[in-house]
Amino acid sequence: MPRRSPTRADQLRRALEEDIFAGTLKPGDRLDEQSLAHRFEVSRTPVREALRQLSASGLVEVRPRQGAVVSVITLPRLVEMFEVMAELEAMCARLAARRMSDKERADLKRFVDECEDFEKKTDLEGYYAANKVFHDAIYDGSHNEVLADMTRSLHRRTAPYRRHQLNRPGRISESLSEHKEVVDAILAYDADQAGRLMARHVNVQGDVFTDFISTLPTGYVA
Amino acid sequence: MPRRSPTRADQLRRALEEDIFAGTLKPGDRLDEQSLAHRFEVSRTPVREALRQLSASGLVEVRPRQGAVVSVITLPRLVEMFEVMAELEAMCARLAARRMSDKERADLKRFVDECEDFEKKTDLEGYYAANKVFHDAIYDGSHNEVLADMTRSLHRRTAPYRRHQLNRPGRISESLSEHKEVVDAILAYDADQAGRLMARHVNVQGDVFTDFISTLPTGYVA
DNA sequence: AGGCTGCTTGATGTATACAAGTTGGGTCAC
DNA sequence: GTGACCCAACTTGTATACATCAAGCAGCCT
Repeated sequence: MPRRSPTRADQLRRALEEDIFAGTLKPGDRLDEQSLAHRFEVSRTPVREALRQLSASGLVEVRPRQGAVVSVITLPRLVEMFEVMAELEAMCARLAARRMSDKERADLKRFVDECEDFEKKTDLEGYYAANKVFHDAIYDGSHNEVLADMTRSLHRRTAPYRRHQLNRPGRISESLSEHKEVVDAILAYDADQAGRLMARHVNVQGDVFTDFISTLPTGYVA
Repeated sequence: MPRRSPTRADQLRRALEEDIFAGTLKPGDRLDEQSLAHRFEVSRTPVREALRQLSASGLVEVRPRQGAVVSVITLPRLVEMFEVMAELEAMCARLAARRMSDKERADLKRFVDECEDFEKKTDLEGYYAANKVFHDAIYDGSHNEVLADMTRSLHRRTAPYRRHQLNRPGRISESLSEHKEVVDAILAYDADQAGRLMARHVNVQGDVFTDFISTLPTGYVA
C-alpha cells in the first residue's frame, strides 16, 4: 500500500478549513498570503495552492490582484443554497432508505441515539458534531459517492452560517425529533417518506430565516 | 469599471478545458507540467494553478508526486453521475417552469427551434452546441445560481463521455422530441411535469448504458 | 532464474526573486 | 475645505532555482 504523503498545501487547506468552521476566521476576513506563510512557517507557494483549493470549494473568494477573503455569502445566495441542500439531502435520504445495508442502518440508529445523549446533556458542541456524523451517514448511505461529495460540499459551505442557528432556543430538540422521524422512515424502507421528511428538516432552517438572520453577527451577509 | 485582467492560469485552464471537451485530450492522458509550460510559453507556476483548478472541478486528477492525468471515470461512477444529473436537471426544469420570465420563455422556445434546424440538417456538431445552449437556458431559468453552477459542473464533467453518445443512430431525433416535451411543460407552467420529463430525458442516457458503453473507445472507463 | 536493493533519472513540491498591478495617503489646485 | 491626481508601499502574479520524492533499471543475493 503506497504511503500517502499529504503535501503542505493540503495540510494548510485543512487547517484553514478548521479555522473557518470553528469561527476563528469569519466571513469577510482577509487572507493575506505573506502573513499565512509566516504563521505556518512555509513559503507563499503552498499557501497560494491552499487558497485556490478553498476557492474552488467555495469557502474563500479570490479576486485577481486583490487577494483572498473568507467568502461572504449574500442573503439570496444563502437561500439558494438551502433550496438545493434540501433537494440533495432528500435525495440522499431516499436512496439511503433503499440501499443501506443492515449494518449501516444499525449504525445510523446508533448515531441518532448519540445525538439524543448530547441533547439531554444540552451539550451544544457535542450535538453539533453528532449531527454532522448523522448527516454524513445518510450521505454515504445513498451509495452514490458523487451525490455524497456534492452534498457534503454544500454542507461545508453553509457551515459557518448554520452553526449560529443551533443557538436558537428549542431548535436542538426540534432538530432531534426530526432526525428520529427520518431514521424511522429509512429503517422502514420508506424512501419517499424519508425524502419528504429530510427535505422538510433542511427547509425548516430556511423557513425560519428571518429569525436566523437576526442571530448572525453583522458582516456575515452582504 | 475596473478592467478584468484574466490571469494566465485562468486562460490556461480554459484552454485545457477546451482541449478536453474537444477530445484533443482524452481521459487517461498525462498532463506534464513542463511540456504544458513549454507549449503555452509560460512557467510552471500558472500551469500548476490551472491543473489544480481543473482538479477541483473534477476534470483532471492530481496525485501528489505523481502528476496529473485527465480524469478516467469508472463505470459505476459514471452511473452515479447520471443519477445525480437527472435529479438536478429535473429540479432546474421544475423551478424554471415556475420562475422563468416571459422573455426567458421566448428565448427557450427559440433555442429548441434552433435544435430542430440542426437536427433537420443532421449537423451533429451544431446540434451538440445548440443542445448545450438549451440546457444552459433551463439551468439559468431556475433562477438559482448555486443550482445552475452545480448542474453545469456535472454537465461538464460528463461531457467527454456524453459526446460519444449522440452518435447512436436515432438518438438525436429522440433527444429533440424530448426537448420539445420539456419546453411545452415549462411554457405551460407545469412544474411537476417539466421535472418528470427532464429527469426521464437525462435518465434515458443512463438507461441505454449498455449500448452507450460499447460506443466508447477503450481506456475511457476503468 | 527470480526477486530484492540501491542508484539514477526525471518529475513534482517548495522556496525565493522579480515584475506588475492595486491601494492608500499626501499634496496641490480650485 | 474638498476634490482630484500622483506617487509610494505593499500585495499579488509569474519566473526560476533548489529540494524531495516516485518510477525504472541494473546488479547482486538467494
